[in-house]
Amino acid sequence: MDRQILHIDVNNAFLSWTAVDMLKNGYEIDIRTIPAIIGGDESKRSGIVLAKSPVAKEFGVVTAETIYSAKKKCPRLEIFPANFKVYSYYSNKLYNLLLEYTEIIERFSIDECFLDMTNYLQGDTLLNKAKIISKRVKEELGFTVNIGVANNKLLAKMASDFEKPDKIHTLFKNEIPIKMWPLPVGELFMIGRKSVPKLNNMQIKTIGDIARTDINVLIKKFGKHGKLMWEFANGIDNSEVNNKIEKPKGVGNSVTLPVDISNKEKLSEILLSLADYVTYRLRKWNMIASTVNVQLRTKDFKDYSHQKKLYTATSSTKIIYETAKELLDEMYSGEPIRLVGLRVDNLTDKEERQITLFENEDIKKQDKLDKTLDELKKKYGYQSISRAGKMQVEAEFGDTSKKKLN
DNA sequence: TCTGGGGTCCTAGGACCC
DNA sequence: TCTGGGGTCCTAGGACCC
Repeated sequence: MDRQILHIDVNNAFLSWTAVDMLKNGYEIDIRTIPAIIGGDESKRSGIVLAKSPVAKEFGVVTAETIYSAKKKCPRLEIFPANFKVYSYYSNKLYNLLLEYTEIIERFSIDECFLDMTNYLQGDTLLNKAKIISKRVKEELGFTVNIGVANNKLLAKMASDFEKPDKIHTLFKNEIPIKMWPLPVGELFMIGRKSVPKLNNMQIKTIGDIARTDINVLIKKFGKHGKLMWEFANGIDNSEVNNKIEKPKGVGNSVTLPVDISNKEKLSEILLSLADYVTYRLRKWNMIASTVNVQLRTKDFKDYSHQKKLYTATSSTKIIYETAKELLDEMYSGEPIRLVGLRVDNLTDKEERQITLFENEDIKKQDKLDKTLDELKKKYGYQSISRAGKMQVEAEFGDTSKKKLN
């Protein structure tokens, strides 16, 4: 029997949720009705468009472009900052509403869910369930969604991406040739910026062209990814709606610096504050990591990274920071750096750690210190506990960004 | 002109072992 | 003088997603 799948996608999520939240707090204008975006901070060199209002879209503003370029297209553009607390609040509201319709929900991202309705239709049709959900979200939560209606996740996702906003689209097997095949290849899920020109060079322009291409030709050119492209173009996807909360496979943080930095001691200080936060998040999952990875981005956007496997998995700030510093030492040759990142991979649950020869008194002491600091962070918020180095770096950057604003 | 931050998965090459 | 091949682990980099 066919599975019955819905994909729910919040329209302009960050901007819609901000609008709803502002209205709730007495703000008189609905920012969905004016040229507006949610964006980063240009003075901190993170000035890109995260979400846009329909009016801004009419001016040609696109997601992920620079605010500078967006303002050129639309001088009256109003810019609002991102607020992830608000997003997570409305994301949970949506999730709780959807739970009334099925237990099998996969939270694909903060603003997207897959629902497996196969055993939850109660005599109704899948399309009708979508209509009920759409209406309830709009009336009760105050924002709109697109819903894709199909027999697998891929087709439901493709369908929800058709005409927006506030629309429901079906994409059943017999509709694939009419609704999906005429679209350009870049519209297919998992075909990104780099694959489009490669496909076009092979005279493959539409999703239908992919579907009609010999799968072996695609595999030869793209490897496993080629197989996936062919299957998706033909509407084939047997993956399950996964409603389990997955433990992370890695945890990382990175910062774009307000100014380029060429001083290794300063870069180390940044690594310390990143190590502090990354390991804090790691310990919150009660996990330990055995790979440490440092990423640098130069001022001309060249990325490089070095990583190191540890003998013993750990969540210790000290050990991870020291490893990160070693990696910085071996990879850094003095060029101006725009971004610094630190991530840990190969995570395992802390309980599974083997007691090794290295599990000595010193490590236990460090563990205890980390734990004590975590308790304080939990109690007073992350910002309250900060290392001297981190504060020093922030103080300096604070000055530079202020200078830029004046 | 300026270009975020958080992830997952894959590939290719080298080291090392049997 | 010429020189196997299979397997695993590690590293660096890249593609893709939201």
